[in-house]
Amino acid sequence: MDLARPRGTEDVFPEAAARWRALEAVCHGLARRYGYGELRTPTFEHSEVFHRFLGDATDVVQKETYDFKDRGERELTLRPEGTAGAVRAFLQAGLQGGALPRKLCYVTLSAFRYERPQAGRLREHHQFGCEAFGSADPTTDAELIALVADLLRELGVRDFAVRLNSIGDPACRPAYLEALRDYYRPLLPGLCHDCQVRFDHNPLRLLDCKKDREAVAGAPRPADHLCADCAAHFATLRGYLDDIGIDHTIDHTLVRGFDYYTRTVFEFVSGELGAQNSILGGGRYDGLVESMGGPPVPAAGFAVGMERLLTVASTLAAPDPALDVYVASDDRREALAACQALRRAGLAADMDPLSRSLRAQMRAADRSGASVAVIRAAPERERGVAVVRPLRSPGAAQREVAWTALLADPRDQVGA
RNA sequence: GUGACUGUAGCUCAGCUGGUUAGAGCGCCAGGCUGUGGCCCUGGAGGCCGGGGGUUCGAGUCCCCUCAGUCACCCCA
Repeated sequence: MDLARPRGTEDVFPEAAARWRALEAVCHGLARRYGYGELRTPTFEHSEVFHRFLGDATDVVQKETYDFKDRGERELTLRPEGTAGAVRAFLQAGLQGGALPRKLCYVTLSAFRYERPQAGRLREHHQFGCEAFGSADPTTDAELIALVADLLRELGVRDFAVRLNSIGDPACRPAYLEALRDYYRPLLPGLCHDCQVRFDHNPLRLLDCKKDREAVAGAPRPADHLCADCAAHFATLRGYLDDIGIDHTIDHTLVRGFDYYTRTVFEFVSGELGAQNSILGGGRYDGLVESMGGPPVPAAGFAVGMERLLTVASTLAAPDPALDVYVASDDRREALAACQALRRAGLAADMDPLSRSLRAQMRAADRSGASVAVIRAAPERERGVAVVRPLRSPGAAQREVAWTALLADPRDQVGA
């Protein structure tokens, strides 16, 4: 097989696609209930949209993006996530000058990262995400978390947990990072290589280390070093979550991968998922819009991995619309005419284009899920009729209808 | 980018220590049960044994390289 699909990508055939459509319907329904309107942005953006504003220290930008030049020598990048493009679109449309808050969502947004494929991880995956621009209020953080909790409940995901943290803002984070560095400086020689690098480039990620557990356990906690405003924001958010009945735990080591987060960060994890157990990540990014050249517009959002959602969802039984009618005939011209009459009447009809035996056609009819088979061969032709045979109701007997009536009035003749 | 395991018919897999025409189940096609699906029976088609190189009288079986899949690290959704 020399024409294989690229590594880390998937083909979705109709059986599986039905689950996707069901999932998409759930996502759209929730977004609507929470007041988020759909935003569709390009699959690729100018590279600097991601490189400059997602944070150069993030691994995703450093080594995982698909970068290319087009024939006009423009430097472009396939989007590795949805937020940067949403912010870009928000600014380009001048929405910051319009009515705020502006709440936008995206469904089945394709995202590309050059990574080694693994359970729950692809090079092209899809996200459902929501972004709320223009509100710094904790009710916005709370509603985003609630939306996801509702989503998981609706999908029948049993085993999930909400992890929450606050990592401060430009007012209090510098002091915290100093405290963190002071704590780590003497420990540094004994730590892993990654941590040594993080110490200089991205100290917050030190908390993320899975190897140097003891060091992390004794480290100063972000939530203990918040300024008054951040602390109040965090406390209010937790109160709101309690009010609306969302269980959550504070994870003092939760910092998230992208640099743009401020204050609230959250993550939903599932025990059903394997090593890549994060279903969703999100948080507040009050500085991002401004850093992308806009006015200071606070914002918050999340993104869920839809493939991961699909593996943990239990309520998405695939209700793939079965065929309504299968036309079995030894004459393709007649079969086509009957199918067209049925199709134009709004029914799902199909036939056998391969001139197989009546027996084979009946088997195909059975497999197709059609509720009725129309049979038309020599004996029927002599009498100017067709047989209408029910396939799904054991008791029902087959009957004959006039061929001309079937073509003229297919719905009634077939009993649909 | 690192590591482990795997790669034989459309699908799921057998093929012992290298040895004659590579097998099974399911699926598919044709036929039988007297034009009509599901059950049963008979027959049939279908395999550069992932690809390349090597060792050997001889390789699906051993060695090397490569590609792909799976899982883990890293990171993230």
